Amino acid sequence: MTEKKLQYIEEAGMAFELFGMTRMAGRILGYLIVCDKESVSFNEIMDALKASKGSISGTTKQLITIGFVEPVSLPGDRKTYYRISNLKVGSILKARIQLFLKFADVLDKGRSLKEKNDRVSEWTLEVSSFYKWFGDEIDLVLQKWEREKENIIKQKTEDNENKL
Amino acid sequence: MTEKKLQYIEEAGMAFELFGMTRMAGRILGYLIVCDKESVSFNEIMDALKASKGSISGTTKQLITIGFVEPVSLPGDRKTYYRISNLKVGSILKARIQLFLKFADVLDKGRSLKEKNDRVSEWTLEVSSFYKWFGDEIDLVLQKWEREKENIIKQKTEDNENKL
DNA sequence: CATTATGTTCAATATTTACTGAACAGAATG
DNA sequence: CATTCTGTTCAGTAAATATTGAACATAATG
Repeated sequence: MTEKKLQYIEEAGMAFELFGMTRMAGRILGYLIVCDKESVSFNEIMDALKASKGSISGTTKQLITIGFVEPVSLPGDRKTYYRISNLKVGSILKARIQLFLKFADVLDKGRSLKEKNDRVSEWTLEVSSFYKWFGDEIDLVLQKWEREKENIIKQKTEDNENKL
Repeated sequence: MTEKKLQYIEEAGMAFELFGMTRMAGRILGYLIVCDKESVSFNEIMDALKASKGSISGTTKQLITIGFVEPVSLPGDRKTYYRISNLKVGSILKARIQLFLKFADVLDKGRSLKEKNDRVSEWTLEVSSFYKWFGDEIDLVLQKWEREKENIIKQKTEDNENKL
């Protein structure tokens, strides 16, 4: 593993902390992204990240649960291997939107406890309504992405080539 | 403050932790939502939440910085009062989307460090492209909301009345 | 100018959370 | 069945973060 890649892995760790994930989870994802292997074993991860067995065990489980990583089994090999899963963009986004719906519920509950119908209750009503509406609207957005993505990605690839 | 409201304030504290905010920030917002006053003083917040001066001071500042709370000054009164600000739904959402753009950057950087063009680099390219596209697309979604919100909120209000 | 009111700052403490490492369990191998 | 390999569990520790509380700054009041 090159110095640059090791450095990237730490950056990924920090970045994923912003999403409420642990630094170790970010490191593992970062490693799986840059390692240039189809899949890697438990011990490879441990060695690459210089972390404890317990930490790798717990964190890979977490990553599998939320769907970013998937375990791979190979014939004639008792080890489990791990790789980045082909998680759909929609499902990553939708998981995040669940948080907004929770937020909307809290606002609604707050409004129901008020004795007055005032500026604040109008605000909580609008914000809550928006997030609930948005939760449905997102499906339309994702459909649009499916229609347009081929062109958008091709364009992006060409842009990168022009930069060289 | 009724028992139910005090309980709600704690719930709000927990809920806002899910957003990476502190529990105290959630409590303050919860209190401002249910207190049924136009604005409340520093000491009212302190007493209602039974928290320290330092904590209220620091947390109100945070909430003001991110725009959820605004300070209010009243004539003939040297105290500062605080209230929920009329933060636009769009700005709350857009702040969150910044995180996704950061996520996309990390994926791009990871791809640039790879020696192979493989399944993983295709995945990071697609996910990153999506979030960058989505960052622009969101403006269209917000425009649609502005056009439709009046009807949607009216509908929601009627639904609530029918439940009674 | 002394006193009171309002809030800020920051070092100390409490609390939460992540991580380690050693003991353990189960499954494959010889 | 003993041994090795692979991974899990969990108590203890380390590290990060939130909260307190006392000292301090500033501005208003008498």
